[in-house]
Amino acid sequence: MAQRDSKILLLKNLNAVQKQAVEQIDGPNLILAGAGSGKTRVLTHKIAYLIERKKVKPENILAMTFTNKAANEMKERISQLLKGTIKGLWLGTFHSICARILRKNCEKLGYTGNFVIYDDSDQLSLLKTIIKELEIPKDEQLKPRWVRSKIKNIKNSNKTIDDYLEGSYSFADEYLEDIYYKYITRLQQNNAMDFEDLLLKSNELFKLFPSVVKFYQNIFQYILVDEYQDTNRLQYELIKAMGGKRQNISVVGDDDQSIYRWRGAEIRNILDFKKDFPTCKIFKLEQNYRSNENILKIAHSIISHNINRMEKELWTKKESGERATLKIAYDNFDEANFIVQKIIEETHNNQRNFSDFAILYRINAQSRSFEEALKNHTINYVVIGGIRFYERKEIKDILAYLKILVNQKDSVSLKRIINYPTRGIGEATVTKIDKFSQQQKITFFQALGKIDKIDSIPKRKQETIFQFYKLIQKYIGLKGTVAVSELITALIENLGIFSSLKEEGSIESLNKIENIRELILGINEFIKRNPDLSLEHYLENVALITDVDNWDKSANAVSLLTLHSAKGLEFPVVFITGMEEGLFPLGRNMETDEELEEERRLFYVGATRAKEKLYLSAKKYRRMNGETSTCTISRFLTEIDKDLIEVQDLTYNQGKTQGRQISKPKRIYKFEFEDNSSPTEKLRPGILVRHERFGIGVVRKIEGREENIKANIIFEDVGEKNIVLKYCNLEIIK
DNA sequence: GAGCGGCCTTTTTTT
DNA sequence: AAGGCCGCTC
Repeated sequence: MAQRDSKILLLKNLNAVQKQAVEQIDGPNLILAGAGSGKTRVLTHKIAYLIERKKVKPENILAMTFTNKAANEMKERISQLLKGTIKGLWLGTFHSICARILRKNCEKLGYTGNFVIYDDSDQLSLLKTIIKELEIPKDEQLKPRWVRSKIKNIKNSNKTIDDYLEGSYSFADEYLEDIYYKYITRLQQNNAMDFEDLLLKSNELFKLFPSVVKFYQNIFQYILVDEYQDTNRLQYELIKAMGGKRQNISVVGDDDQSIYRWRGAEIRNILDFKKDFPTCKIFKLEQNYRSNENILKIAHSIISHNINRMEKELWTKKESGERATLKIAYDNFDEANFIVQKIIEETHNNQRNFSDFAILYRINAQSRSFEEALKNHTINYVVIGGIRFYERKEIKDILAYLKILVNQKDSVSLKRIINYPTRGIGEATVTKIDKFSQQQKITFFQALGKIDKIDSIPKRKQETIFQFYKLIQKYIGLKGTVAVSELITALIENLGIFSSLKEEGSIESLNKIENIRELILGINEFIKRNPDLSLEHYLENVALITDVDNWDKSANAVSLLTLHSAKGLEFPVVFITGMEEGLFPLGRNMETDEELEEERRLFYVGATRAKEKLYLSAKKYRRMNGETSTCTISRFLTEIDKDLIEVQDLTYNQGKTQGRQISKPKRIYKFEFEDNSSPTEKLRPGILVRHERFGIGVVRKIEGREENIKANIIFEDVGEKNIVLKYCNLEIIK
């Protein structure tokens, strides 16, 4: 009886194709799932089906996703289906699954289980040190960021540096090789892995140790992969290796939603799945349950122009819906005001909540003008992503202390905090210690313990450094005996972080205090929820988590996020903004077909996040550096079926430009107000002002109080800078 | 010489 | 918001 119930429950909410896809459990299978076609539903039902109907043990199932959010959602939905939490299921992001495997096995590769994970900024600071040490001539190309992206490419494609540089002997490449070798050695010395290493080292582990790979092949009887179109070479190889002889691999994906090529995703993985796994079965999910017909048609009329794609067209039983609106805006403020107006209109006319809206853009920095406009109209909003919590300076500083307590070899974190709070130890001193530690073949931390042997550092400074060393030693000792929450509270107290921030008294420093408090709460929460896990697990969790993962759906607020973060979410009304700017936000032309293709996919993904209504906006077609840029919007207009959208262009008048053409460069003028009229009341950021000579500008930032107020105002360039003015010279427009 | 603070410029997208 | 650069101070 119980079995019949669960059978009904498990399969009754599926359509015919979904059902087939769920029931096909053996061998490789590819589930092509268009946006909103029930991808997660199939995955979760399949896992539930395996456990409930096929009596597969949860610990024999591996499901890998791209985000923690997707993983959590799946976890939740599976336990709903099976009426109870499932223990032992391997469900997580590629990176977290790999981290788990590596924690257990990394000693075989010369690491210890307490290794730390370096994020992008840690990577960057390590590369800076290396570039400096190698005394590399200053070169446009050999900037740390350039090197980092090269290294990421090499690792993600699972190539050796030799393969990568084959046949290329440019000036920069020769140095790149030196940097690369030093970088990977240094990572290992620091007992640290970067994001790519999590995948790369797991793969290495499987290649080098047949017994290990056999062990995991035995465990992972069934493998499920989400967002397969965004896997890179390494992930592809991992999946293949883990699948072993059985090859019970179900991958779910949609080539039309591949938007991560820039970080190594290879669309060939999904396009060539049939070649890689000749016995595979293919299921196509084309019924869309999310959007109305009009939105699907818009998305399709764009994506169908792509060259490398499997033909498919989504359909829906829903009504056709309203036409989308394309607003050509005059500038940022016009664009933002249009959106605010529409939100107000929709909330009044259609009784929508603020949480029904999402504003999507390409880059996080674009959120500013929307934030200002929403703030001015007292509309609640949340920015998702952007400056991520764990990437804030004050948070990273505290985390660096914790990392050192866990892993003393981590010289990147150690250098970060050796002068935080300021102890008078600058770059020059750090370099001296670095040299010494390399001569002596000891770690940076060990060198601090022998600081009296470095003669070139004055005695007083040696004493300061030794105090720092003893401080760290003390907390390493405490770590084993005291609860983590007490440890961190004591540490922060000891460092006097709160008191010095309080002394500063600025809004920023108060914010920082709040953030650190939140961090402490978060740590305590984590420890409470996972009593058997330690500090290093917390740090791993922090390194792999993102803001979208913490996104709170219940708050009644407009969501602001990038198109990339919007993946997998859905909203009744979606605004896609900044469309004129193309793949490169600075208005550069899209140079290759590939770039254009990826741009279309982004738009498609953005469009299909909308359930009911879609608004598009673009700023006025403009000139950059004297040259005309190729705009996404003009391409868009040539490709889209005109019946599907309503174009609103109030900036054009009979084909001619009305008003001024906005040209680069703009310049920010700093005004200092000398009177005591306290203009901050009216002069808030986002307010438009008119100046008799400079024309119309917008306030970007206000600083200071009562006397000596400074305001940053953006005007077009009129050739002067930093002008001191009286408040009365500005007329406030709104 | 070293460190520090202020000012200016620049910012793709994410695990 | 944060890194780079410059000038000021100990």
